[in-house]
Amino acid sequence: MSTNPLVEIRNIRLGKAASLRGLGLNPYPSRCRRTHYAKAIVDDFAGHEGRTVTVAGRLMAWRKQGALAFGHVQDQSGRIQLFLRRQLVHPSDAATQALGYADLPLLDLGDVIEATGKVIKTERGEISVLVEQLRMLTKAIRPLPDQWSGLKDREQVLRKRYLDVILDRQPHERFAAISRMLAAIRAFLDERGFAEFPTPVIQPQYGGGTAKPFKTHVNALGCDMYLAISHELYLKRLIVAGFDKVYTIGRYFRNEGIDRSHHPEFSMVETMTAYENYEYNMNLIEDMFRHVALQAFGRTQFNVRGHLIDFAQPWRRVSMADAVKEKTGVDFRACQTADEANAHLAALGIHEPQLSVGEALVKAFELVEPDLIQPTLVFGHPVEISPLAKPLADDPRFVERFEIFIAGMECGDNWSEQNDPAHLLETWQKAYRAEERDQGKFHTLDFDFIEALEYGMPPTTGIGPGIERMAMIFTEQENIDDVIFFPLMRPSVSALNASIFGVQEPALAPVEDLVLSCEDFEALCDDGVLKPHAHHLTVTPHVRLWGVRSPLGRSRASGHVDIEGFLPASVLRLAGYKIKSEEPLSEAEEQKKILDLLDLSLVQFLRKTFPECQVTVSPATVLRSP
RNA sequence: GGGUUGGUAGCUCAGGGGCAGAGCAGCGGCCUUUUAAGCCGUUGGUCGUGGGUUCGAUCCCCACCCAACCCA
Repeated sequence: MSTNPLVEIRNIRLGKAASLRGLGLNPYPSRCRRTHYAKAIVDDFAGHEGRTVTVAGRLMAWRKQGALAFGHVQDQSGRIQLFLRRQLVHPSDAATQALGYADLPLLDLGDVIEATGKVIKTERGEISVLVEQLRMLTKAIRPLPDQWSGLKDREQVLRKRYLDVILDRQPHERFAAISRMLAAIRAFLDERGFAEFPTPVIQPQYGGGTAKPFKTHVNALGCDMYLAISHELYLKRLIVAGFDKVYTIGRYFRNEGIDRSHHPEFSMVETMTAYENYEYNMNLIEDMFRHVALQAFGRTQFNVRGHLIDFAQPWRRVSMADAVKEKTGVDFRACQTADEANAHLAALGIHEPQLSVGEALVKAFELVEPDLIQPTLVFGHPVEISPLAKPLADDPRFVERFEIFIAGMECGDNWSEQNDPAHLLETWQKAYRAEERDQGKFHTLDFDFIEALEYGMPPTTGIGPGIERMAMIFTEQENIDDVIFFPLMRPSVSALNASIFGVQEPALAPVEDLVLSCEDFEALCDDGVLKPHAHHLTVTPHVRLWGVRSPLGRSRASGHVDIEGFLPASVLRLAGYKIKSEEPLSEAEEQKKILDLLDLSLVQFLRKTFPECQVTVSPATVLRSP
């Protein structure tokens, strides 16, 4: 059965692990005695020459040549060459766990090993460890992909990022840099007196923004809750509590689209600062980007989508109305009614009438966004879209809020927080009604938060730059999947792994199949609960003929029907067709009978209920039971 | 949501209506300074899934699945 090459390799390697155990060597020990990282030795040969070191890492290259062998171990810092001479390497020994030269065939590329020896240079001049003792730290039983070509299949790169990172230094560097970036953000805020607090991801209300949430259920409390779409209402409670400068690096979940700059799960560093207004944050965010650029990346200039962005330069600050006026010539501040504003929009080629002047301005602003290449702070958002922000003193139609744009991307949102509880309640109630019409996009009324505000929240301002957007800019990536180590993907189990691990029905395993009776199915379709996923439905009947006749001598058949295309990546199964026949029937007759029945009921039902779908019937599969 | 491209060995890819191909990796040898080592030998396949056309389909047709890219 195991003719598959991977299965074969895996079995051979499992056999090698067993052989190691046979020699008294543990293929998975817990202790390692590393004294040096590869890079430290390679960067300072003079300081290490002739000294005994122990390096450890993954074996990435192996060139055996009779009584000599060369290899490379790769650790977090880089690679170093191992040089083995037959007579120098200690023989296999259970006491020291040493792997001797004679047993080197038990070693494979991809194994994690430890090597002890003196630092030398080979005849060709490569800094190496002349190995005296070799130990297996982890036997790899699956082979690495071809190292020369690397992992090319984009899907594999995303699903098995660890392989891409093992094989390619570039993504390794990139993700290390993103980690440094987070550390730099924390250091920056800590230095300025901010305190980091964790805030809940599972929230009873999804306040703090308008977005479609993920819903979940808390068994212990017996109620539905939501994954955070924002953390700011919790940060504000911290301000109420008396902490003046707080932040969280929070996980955010939005059940909306996925594209190269949006991911359902993302991160933001969100701050709240009491006794300051939004102007404080304009300076804070500029300083933060400059600090992070220098601290984590050591430079201020970055090439983003073909544009040179320089964080050493002061950022441009422009009001939203001015930015729109500059681009289109239209001054939405002069508009008195929504109709007037919508007329301007139509003249700009936007034929989506908005409910208010403010929303029309925001719509028109979408035309401006792609032009905002150098870091720009756009302030003065319409009050209609800013239910949590404080109005501007000189024009209450707009609020003390700004957004950050870099390379045409929105990179953060900030405002002076509305802390007048009565005003906020009124705004929310208004917004709630307005947006209820707008399916799936309304702001919940969080009375618990209003209550907190009623105790008094000092004047406060917050910023929320997105971590992934920042990472994309600083690592010069155009695709969000390249700055998220584990991007969200539809689950998949390969047929091969399914057979190795013994998973049943691999392609469908992660998705729950649905089994319904015909009556339930038709009722659910009639009620509009069930709708086809695809425009093409394939109906496959399965008939089971029973060899045993009923006491009355009737032949018996039962069946079920699979419908492909109804559920995404899964099959809908309708169970419970029973056919009894007065006369003994041949198989062909049974088959025809059940197909006729199908045609009369199910297929006609599908065609009638979903006229937009094409329904095809596959030949029935027939199973005989004794 | 629309369009385009792709899915063939563990990895990277070629092929094309009639025995399924290469390189790397693997396995067995040879080899005392290698650098993608070399040389000799050798194993390995659900050609994404299902259906159709056909004497015959991995190839042609249809649908579906997965992914990428572009557009909205």
